[in-house]
Amino acid sequence: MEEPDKQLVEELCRSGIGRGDLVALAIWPRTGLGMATPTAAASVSLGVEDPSAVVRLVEDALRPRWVLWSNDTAATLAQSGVRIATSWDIAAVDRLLFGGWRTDPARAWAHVHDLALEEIPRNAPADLFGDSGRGGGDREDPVRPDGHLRAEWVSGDWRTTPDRLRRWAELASVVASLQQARLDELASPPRASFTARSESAAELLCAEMSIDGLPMDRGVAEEIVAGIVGPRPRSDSDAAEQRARRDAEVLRHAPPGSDVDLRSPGQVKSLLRRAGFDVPDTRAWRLEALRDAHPVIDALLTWRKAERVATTYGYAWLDERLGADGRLRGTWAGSDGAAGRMTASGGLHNMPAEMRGAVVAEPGRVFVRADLGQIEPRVLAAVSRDAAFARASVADDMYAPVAAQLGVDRSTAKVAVLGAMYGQTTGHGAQALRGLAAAYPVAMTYLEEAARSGQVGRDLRTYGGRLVVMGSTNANEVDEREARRQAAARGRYGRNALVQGAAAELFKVWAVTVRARGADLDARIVLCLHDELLVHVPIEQSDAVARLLDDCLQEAVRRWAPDDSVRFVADIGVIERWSDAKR
DNA sequence: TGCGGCTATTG
DNA sequence: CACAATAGCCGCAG
Repeated sequence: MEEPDKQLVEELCRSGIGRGDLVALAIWPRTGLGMATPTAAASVSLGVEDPSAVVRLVEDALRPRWVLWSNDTAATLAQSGVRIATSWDIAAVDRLLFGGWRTDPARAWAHVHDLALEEIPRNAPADLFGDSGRGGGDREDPVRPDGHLRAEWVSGDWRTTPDRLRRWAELASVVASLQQARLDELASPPRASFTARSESAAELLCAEMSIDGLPMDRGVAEEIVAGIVGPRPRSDSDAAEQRARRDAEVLRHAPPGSDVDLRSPGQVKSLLRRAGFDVPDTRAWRLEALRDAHPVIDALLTWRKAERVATTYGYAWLDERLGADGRLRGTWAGSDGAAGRMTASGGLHNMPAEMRGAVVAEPGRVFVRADLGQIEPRVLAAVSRDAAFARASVADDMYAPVAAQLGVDRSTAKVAVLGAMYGQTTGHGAQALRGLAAAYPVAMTYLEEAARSGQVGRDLRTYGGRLVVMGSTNANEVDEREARRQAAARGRYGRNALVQGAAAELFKVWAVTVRARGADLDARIVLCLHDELLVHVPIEQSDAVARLLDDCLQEAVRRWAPDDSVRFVADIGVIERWSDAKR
């Protein structure tokens, strides 16, 4: 380690920075870094070849809470093998405070300074004339005279010297302080602040999962694909031939003389009409009922399954996503646009169940898998503070006591509870729905109020403080029927967002607790799936990690829930491949 | 070339 | 078949 780095740490120690204190960080690979401390009102810059190594040094010595503009920085660090314990992720907190899915430093800056979002400077091409730059003022100052951040600073083009990185870190610490103040203004200050920290840690986890990838055995994966679509095509013409053969297998059952593109829903519909079936659409669940009525239906449904694998989860997918190191990679995002669930690209969240057999732990390791049982109704009981519904959560299967209470069978009770949370108002569950309203009025009123907010376009906040932005209908552009339909859709959306969103918050608290407590056991979370965790661990640690997952759930619930009246349960098992899970 | 509609997969 | 997501292909508008 170079001498200036040690001096830096000593300097930070002298300024009184300790565990958990905010230290803003801006880095540029092979250039250097800037740090700024809001409490000590001090900042430093350092030109170094390997800025991540400096971060590691400070992390080991002081373990501050790193203020990052976004998880891009966490990704840069993780790429260098540096894993920081805690952070304040400005982008994540911006989404929490102001809703929505996409953000950037300019937007977060504008939000906390009450600047008009429409006036945020757009990213302009480089100024060929070398004048003072767009927006006027001094280009060395990232803040324009009009108060907005300069586009070239936001895009990163300009943050390429240690001095500028220091300035960028100073601005990050300003934004973090203003965000903290905004969180304190909310109705539930301690909780929103808590959410900000757990959402920030979730961003660190996402950066790590994006880089680490999911263990997958290429040989097994290719065998599974081959079993569905045949061997890997040797050429484009070979691929076209295979495709034509698959199509022909369906078309030979079709009425003669029809030249049908099976990939075109319209043409499939007319094909079915010629075969004697008049259907409003050709979705699988609808055709399932007709499977035995005509051989073309069965052939078509089989074709659809193979076509899915061929186009989305086939050889091209493996070539693009599965690295030579046997890791399947996608990009993880900490919160989606609706209620704040994690998302993953690259098929990690919607991989067909058949492919799970290829998700195999590496030699010397196993997976510890856990999923939360009935997380949404339990979360509803907690956030609505419905004592009667909370009592039902004592059962391993929450629907059993609910069914007994309503005097219906379990499946009816389940449909009714899900219907209440999703906004279903018609069908078989309607009668049981009225029973729910009588038995659990607190929870059902909570849902009704959320639905009403959505209907009138009033924004909502989840239990953890996330803003759920509700659109509104422009009455001039649509007729009354359409306006009613949109209001009803927003009602269902709002109703569900409070449950799904709070569930996502609890899930992330659980996940980041496992991340923190599991580090010493070399336990790595490799997949998060809304209520399920897959943890890759050394075999000898598997029992310890299995216990840890439950301990962490109880710890997460203690910290997240308003009280201890709602029970949360996890099904935990040690497995070698993902498909071994019973579920 | 971009976008809505349809279809599939997952929780 | 309600809530959420990602993703591919088709058909149509520009």
